[in-house]
Amino acid sequence: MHKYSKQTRILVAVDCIIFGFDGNELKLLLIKRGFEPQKGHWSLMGGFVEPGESMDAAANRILLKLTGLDKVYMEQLYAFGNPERDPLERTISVVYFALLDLNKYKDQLSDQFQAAWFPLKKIPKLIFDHHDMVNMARAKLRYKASLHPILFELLPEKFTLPQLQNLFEEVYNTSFDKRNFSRKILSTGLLLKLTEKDKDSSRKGAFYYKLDKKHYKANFHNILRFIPNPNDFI
Amino acid sequence: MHKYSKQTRILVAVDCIIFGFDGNELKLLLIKRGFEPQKGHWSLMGGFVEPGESMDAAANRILLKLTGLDKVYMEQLYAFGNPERDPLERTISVVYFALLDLNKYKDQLSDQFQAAWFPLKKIPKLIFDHHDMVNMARAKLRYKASLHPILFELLPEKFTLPQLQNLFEEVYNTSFDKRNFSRKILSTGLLLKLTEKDKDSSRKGAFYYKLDKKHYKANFHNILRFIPNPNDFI
DNA sequence: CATTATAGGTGTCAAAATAACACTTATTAA
DNA sequence: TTAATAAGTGTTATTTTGACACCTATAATG
Repeated sequence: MHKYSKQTRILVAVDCIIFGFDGNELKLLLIKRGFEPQKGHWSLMGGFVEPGESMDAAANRILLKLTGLDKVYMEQLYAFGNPERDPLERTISVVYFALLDLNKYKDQLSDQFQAAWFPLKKIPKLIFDHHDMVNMARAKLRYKASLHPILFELLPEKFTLPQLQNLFEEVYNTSFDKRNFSRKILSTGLLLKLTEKDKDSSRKGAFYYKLDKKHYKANFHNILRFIPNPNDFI
Repeated sequence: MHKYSKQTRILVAVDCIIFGFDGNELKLLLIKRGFEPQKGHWSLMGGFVEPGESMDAAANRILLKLTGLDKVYMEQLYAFGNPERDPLERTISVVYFALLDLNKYKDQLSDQFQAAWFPLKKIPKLIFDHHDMVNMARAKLRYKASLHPILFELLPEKFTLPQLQNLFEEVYNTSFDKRNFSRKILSTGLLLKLTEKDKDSSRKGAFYYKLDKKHYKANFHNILRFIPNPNDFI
């Protein structure tokens, strides 16, 4: 079993930063930690990596446990390895972040974990170095979303341009000119206009769009300039 | 010591992908593995994370052992955690990549590890999943260098515009128009023109430049478009 | 039924950035 | 003196950008 006999084995955890958009605000899914140390404090959803389980598998297992769903956009963010980060025992945490449409998962959160959505502006005190993780994830989200069409993962399948712009404005904490915004977004060819309108948020109604999946996948890695000067908004 | 008593502890390694530029080619520093399994095969420089040591500290220790130097540009790339990746025992590897001026370190490589530089086009067979690591690092280098002035880390303190262009062309395996290239690079304000010329590579000689360190640090995170369509070159 | 309030949707223009393109210059070796 | 070589530079047409203001569709109101 232990073939590299002289080496020290270390606890490895996975923590998930789960971003959700409710159509208005960008939020984070947090849980009340169920065991010591720091039992009862707010925390990212995490767990230890099990034998025979890859990092991705661990992250997906944890996400499934919390939200009840898989097939959510998720990517590895960073490995946090400060030896003091967990005061009880040295633990390395490999952090993932996920993006999802909050409304889709609202009613199926596992009660077991006392999970709750918090607006990014009102994050409670978190355990350990979880604030550092969240900050890095926010920076990464902004960075990546300024270049790649990643924010669609936070929206429902059908969405309107005002909703999309609202999401961008929420992420970058600024506002954009709607004429320039729609020109830039539509020029990517990623969106298909539907005939149906959303009549909930205005009298006139706003046309729904959906992603042109084929185009989306093909162009996902292309570098687009969604945000003029992303660093102005950090 | 083991407070989370029911959890499995795992071996954690750090592997370093060390890119070096010799003025002509982009190369990778590899070693002959000194222990089983796969003893004698080419490998990235790596080692196990020690108790009380952070990930960054482990990566720097490993780099120091191999090249004899610290203060080299290095960043974390990804945590590789496929449970089968090391056939002897499950090991998670947190991978870092470093950029350095190959000529600066040429003569001080530790003999102990039988280290050698390999052009990226002629990488030998590597152990485990080290090829995946290298491929991810190359993609990351291209991605990042298309947006940020990161390639200067591969050059000596004084360098000429033709040398810099040559490096970009090596990284992207293409060629650029030198008029447009120099316009774009100089427009960043990152470079200071020196009065001295490099007379080695031409009769006329090419002016040396150096980084304007202050400007470099202030603008490092800004997104610049060094490469028109980076994805065309992947 | 006419009016009003509201958010959605669209076009122009000047400025800036880009990509394509070719000639002159400095220097050394012959 | 000449020839060879790589360095260095400027123009133009096209595209992209950012700033800006008005009209439209609809539901609610009186």
